Amino acid sequence: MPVSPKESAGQLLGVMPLVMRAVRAEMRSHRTLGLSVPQFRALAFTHRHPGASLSAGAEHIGVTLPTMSRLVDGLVKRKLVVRRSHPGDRRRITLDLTAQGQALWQTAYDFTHASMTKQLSGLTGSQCAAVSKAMHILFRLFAPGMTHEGPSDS
Amino acid sequence: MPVSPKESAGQLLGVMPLVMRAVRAEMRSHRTLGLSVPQFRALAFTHRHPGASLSAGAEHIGVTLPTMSRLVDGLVKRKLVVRRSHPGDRRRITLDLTAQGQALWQTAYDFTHASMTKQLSGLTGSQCAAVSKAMHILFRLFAPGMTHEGPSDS
DNA sequence: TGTAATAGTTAGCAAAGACAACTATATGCC
DNA sequence: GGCATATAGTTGTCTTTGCTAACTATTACA
Repeated sequence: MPVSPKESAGQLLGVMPLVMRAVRAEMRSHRTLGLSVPQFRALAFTHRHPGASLSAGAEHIGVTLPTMSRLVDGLVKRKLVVRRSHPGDRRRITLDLTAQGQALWQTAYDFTHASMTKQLSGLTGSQCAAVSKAMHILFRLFAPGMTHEGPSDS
Repeated sequence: MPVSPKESAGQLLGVMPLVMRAVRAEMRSHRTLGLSVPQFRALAFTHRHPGASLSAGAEHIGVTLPTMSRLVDGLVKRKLVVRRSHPGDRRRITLDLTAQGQALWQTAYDFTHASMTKQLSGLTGSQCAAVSKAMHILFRLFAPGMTHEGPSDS
C-alpha cells in the first residue's frame, strides 16, 4: 500500500538521527587520528569535491565563510589539504587533498564502512535490498546533480 | 535480488549524510529561535527521554559529562529544561522539558517535518512506501530497545 | 565503619561557530 | 580609462562546544 510523503518524512526524521548517531560515534573515534568531527566533514567535502572553493565548502557543510576558513587552516597545518589560488580569478582559492589527506580519509572511511557493515550484518539479503532501494530513491532526491552515489561528506 | 550488508552500508554512508545535511540546515535555521544545533540535540533528547539522567543524555548524544552539564546549563538558563534531583539517589538529577521547552521543540519539529515532507513530495506513493519499509528495518536495527519510532533526538 | 564506585560540577584550555570589519580582486557602467 | 559595486577570503572578537583533570557529594560494599 502506498504511503504519504508526510508519513515517510516522519519516519525519516525518526530513524536518520539514530543512524547518524552511530556514524558520528565512529567519526568521533577517529579523533585518535587527530581529527575532530568538523574537520572530518571538511576533509570529506574536499575529497568529494576536489578543487572546490572555500565558499562552496562553507555552503555545503553549513558553516559561515570565516568558520570554514579556519577549519581549513587546521587541515592545511596538518598537511591534509592544500589551498591553491584559482587561475583566472585570484580572489578564489581551490581546495584539494594532499596524498596524506587522501590516505587519512580512506582509512577513516574504511573504518566507518566496516563498522556500518557489521551493524547491518544482522539483515537478510532482501532486507538489505530494501534498504538499498530506499537509498537510491533518496539519493536521487537529495543529490540531484550527481550521477552516482558513494561516500559523501558530513 | 538480494544485496550484501557491505553494499548497503556503503549506500547508507553515501546517502544518510545528504539527508542529514538538509535536517541540520533546518535545525540551524532555528537559531532564530535562539538554539544552536547541540542545544537542539539536548532538547530533543530531553523530549524523547523525559526524566533521564545527565549521564544518559551525555552518552546518548555523544558528549562527555562536563559538556552535557554545560549544555543543560544553557537550556536551564533559557527556561527550556529543568534539573530536578532524583528521589532516592541524591547524586543523580533528572531532566525534563518545561512547558516552554516543549512548545519550542514542537515548533522546531513541525518546521523540520514540514520541510522534509516538502522534499519528499516529489515521490510517488510506492516510492514513499519503499522508504518507509527501509526505515522500519533500520529502526529495528538501530533502536533495539524501543517499541515505536517517532521524532528522535540529535 | 571506612573504602570504592558513581553522578555531577568546576577549572582551564583548544577548537568551532557567529558577526563585523577589513583586504584584494573582478565586474560594470559611464 | 576610472570609479562604484559586488564577490572571495581573512582577521578580530566574542560565545559556545568539547575535552581532560580535579573536585564534591552521595551511595554501595566489604
